[in-house]
Amino acid sequence: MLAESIFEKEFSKETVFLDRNMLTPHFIPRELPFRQKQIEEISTILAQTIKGKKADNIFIYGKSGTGKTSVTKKVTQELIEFAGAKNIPVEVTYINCRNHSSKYRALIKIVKDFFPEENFLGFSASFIYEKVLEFAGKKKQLIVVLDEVDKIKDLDDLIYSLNRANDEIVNGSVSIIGISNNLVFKDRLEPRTKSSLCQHEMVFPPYNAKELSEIILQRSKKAFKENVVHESAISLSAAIAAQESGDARTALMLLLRAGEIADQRSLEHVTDQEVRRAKKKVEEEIILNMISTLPEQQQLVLLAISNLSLQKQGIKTLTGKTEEGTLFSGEVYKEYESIANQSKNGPVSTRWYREYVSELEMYGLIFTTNSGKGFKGQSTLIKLGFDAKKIKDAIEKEIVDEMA
DNA sequence: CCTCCACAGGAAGCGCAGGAGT
DNA sequence: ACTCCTGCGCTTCCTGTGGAGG
Repeated sequence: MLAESIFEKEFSKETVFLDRNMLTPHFIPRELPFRQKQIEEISTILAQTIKGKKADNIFIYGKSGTGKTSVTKKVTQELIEFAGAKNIPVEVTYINCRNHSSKYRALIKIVKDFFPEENFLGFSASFIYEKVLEFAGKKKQLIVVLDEVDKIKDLDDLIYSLNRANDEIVNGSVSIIGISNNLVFKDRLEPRTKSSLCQHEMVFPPYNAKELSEIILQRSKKAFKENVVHESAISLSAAIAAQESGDARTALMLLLRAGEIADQRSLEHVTDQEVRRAKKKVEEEIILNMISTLPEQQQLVLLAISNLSLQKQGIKTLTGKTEEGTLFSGEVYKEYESIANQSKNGPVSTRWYREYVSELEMYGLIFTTNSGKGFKGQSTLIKLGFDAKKIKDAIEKEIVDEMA
C-alpha cells in the first residue's frame, strides 16, 4: 500500500476521541478534584514568596497517580501568573530527578532554566552554584521543585547547598519542594537534611473508586466525543484502578487504551468490554516491559520455563491427575542449562538459579508451590503466570536485540 | 531402619566495579 | 593517579527435609 493512501486512511478514520491528550499523564487539568485541601496548603506556604520572603520547604509524599505532580505544577503555575501580573520576582524551576539524578546535574538544570542561552555543561560545580546565587541574589524568590527526589544520589549535599544559599543572599531566597512516592527513603538522609526538607510534610492519599470515577468522568467528557463512552465503562475503569492502586493514571490509561481499541475496531462506543480488553492489554504491556528489564540470565530461566510449558503436558501427581503446565525445579534447571550453554556466559549455579526462581515469583511472573507430599523428596513446582507463547516470543526478541 | 536421591536455603567467601579518601 | 573500601553477583560448601528403595 502506498504511504499516501495509508495517511489518507488514517486521516479520514472515524475516531471516538475529541482530544486524546486529555487522558495522557502529561496533561494537567484545570480542575483537580478532591485535592482542594492540598492545593490550599501548598498555596498558603508558597504565598510567602509574593511577599518577598522565603517559603518553607515542603516534602510531598504519596503513591504514584495521586496527583502530587499535577497539584504542584498547577499551584506553581498560578503563582507565576499571579506574580507576573503584579511584577513580583518569583521563579519556579521544575526538575524531574529521574533525568537529573545527581546534585551536579540538578544544579545544571536549574541554571539552564534561568540562563537558557548559555551552556554550562563541563563547568565546575562551584561555578554553577555561584550562578544560582547570582540569579537569586537579584531579589528573587526561587522555588525549586524536585520531583522523584529520592532518585538523587547525593541529596544531602544538594539540599545543604540550596539551603546554604539562603544564608549567602540577602534579598532573595531558595525554597524547595520535594516530591516522592517512597516514604522510607527519607530515613536514609542525614537528620539535618531531613528536618530541613520536611519543614512541611504532606501526604497525598490514594483515590477511592468513587473519586476516581468522578475524575475520569470529568476528563472523558473533554477527551471523547459526546455520548461515546458508556457510563459502565467509566465506573469499571475506576473500579479496576481503585482495586489495584487508587491510581488515577491507571484509570485514565485504561480509558485511553479502551478508546484506541474502539477506534481500531471501528466501534462507535466505548463500553466496558473495551475496558476489559484494555486492561488485558495494559497488563501485557507491563509484563513485557518487566521482562525486558530483567537481567539476561533471569530471562533465560523464564525462557526455559516457557519452553517446557509449551512442550510438556504437565506432571502427574500420585493421585493420578495431571497438573497442567506445572514443572519440576530440576527439569527447568536442565533446560535452562542447555539454553545458557549457547549464550556467551554459561549457566549460573543451581543455588543462584533458585534465587532467580524465587525472584521471578516475587514479580508475579511465575507461581511456585512446594511439592510436599506426593513427590520424590522436596522440590519446588513451577507454573508460569502468563501465556507461555507470548513470554517466549518476548524473551527471544529481547535476546536477538542484545546480540545485535 | 538405613541409605540414596533431589532438592531447599543458610553461611562464607571470592572477584569485580565503582566510589571515597588521600 | 593511587590505594582502600564496599556492595553485588555469584560459587562453594554445608545442613536439613522427606520420599523411594533396599
